[in-house]
Amino acid sequence: MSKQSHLHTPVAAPSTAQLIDWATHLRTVGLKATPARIALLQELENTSQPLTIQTLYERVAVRSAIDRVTVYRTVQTLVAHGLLRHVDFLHGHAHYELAGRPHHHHVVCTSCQRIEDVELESTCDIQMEQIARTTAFTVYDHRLEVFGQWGTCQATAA
Amino acid sequence: MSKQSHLHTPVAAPSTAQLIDWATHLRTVGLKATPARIALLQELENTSQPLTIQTLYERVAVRSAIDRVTVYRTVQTLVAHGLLRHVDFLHGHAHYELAGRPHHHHVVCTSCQRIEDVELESTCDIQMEQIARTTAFTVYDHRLEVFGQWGTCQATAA
DNA sequence: TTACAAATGCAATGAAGTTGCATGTAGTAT
DNA sequence: ATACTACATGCAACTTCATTGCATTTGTAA
Repeated sequence: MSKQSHLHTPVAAPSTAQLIDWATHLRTVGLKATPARIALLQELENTSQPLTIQTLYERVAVRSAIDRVTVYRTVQTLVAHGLLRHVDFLHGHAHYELAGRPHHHHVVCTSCQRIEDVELESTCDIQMEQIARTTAFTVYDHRLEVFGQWGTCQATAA
Repeated sequence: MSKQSHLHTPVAAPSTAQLIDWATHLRTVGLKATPARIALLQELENTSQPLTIQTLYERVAVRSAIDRVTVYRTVQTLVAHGLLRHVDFLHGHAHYELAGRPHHHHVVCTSCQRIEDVELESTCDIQMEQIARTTAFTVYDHRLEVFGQWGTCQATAA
């Protein structure tokens, strides 16, 4: 499930655990291990939801002092080096998640705005192949987002 | 292929044809038939690509005088009344397309940024059902975006 | 044709994201 | 341990995208 296979992590991790040695990982990809970078990576490690810049800023700022601009620049750097992945949704604002996870899709609740990951068996592949066949288009990647409501949200919204 | 099944449209329509009587259609949904609204709807009717506010503005402004703010407000109104649908992509800026088309997906070229529609047989339904089964989530809608390159773009980019 | 609600244009405002520059800090060499 | 250098950060100003308020114009129904 987690991608860093060289780490023997316990199966069910507490939500605030840091399973990955981000400092080392950053140096491995040629980046300095700064507090800002580590904080952002840890924050994203401890949630299964892709987060916006704003949310990342708010969550990290309560612990360590950090500037909003630094969040923008750090996220940019981490995306450029393949540590984060950029995704976005209907509301427009960019969201980011840890890269390197197994391929998955997003379930977006239209009530509570929460976004969660789901893993689907790859009927995807069938579709991708279909596109390649139908159009003169080479498929590199795809994104599937599903909109709806959680059971609890339906009850609330009713 | 075109969605307004009550109109017997010729199969291959010239790109600047206006197949739909938007003025009437607007009044039907309880909106005034203003030049701005008609112009935007016609513009979107004549392209198979979802467009940004900016692009819509530029294209309509060359014909009739229109304010950028009016484009924002008009698009908002048309979305609210179900005439347009809001979609967006990796680059962030909101795109809009005519609503009421048959369900389709988007092919996004990472070279030329062009976005086209594709219709896939609904292996989708299988996935949606799978989600509903796996999670406590009621699916209302979904969006699939495919990223890659056109044959011609690959040649150019190489 | 008249009257009224609604749409538009213009200007000002707000929010999201970027850039330039001075300062601070991680990593490296001494 | 210390000093050095390149790069990361904070701060302030700026650009771009989008929204709001208000006066004016326009579509539509009587």
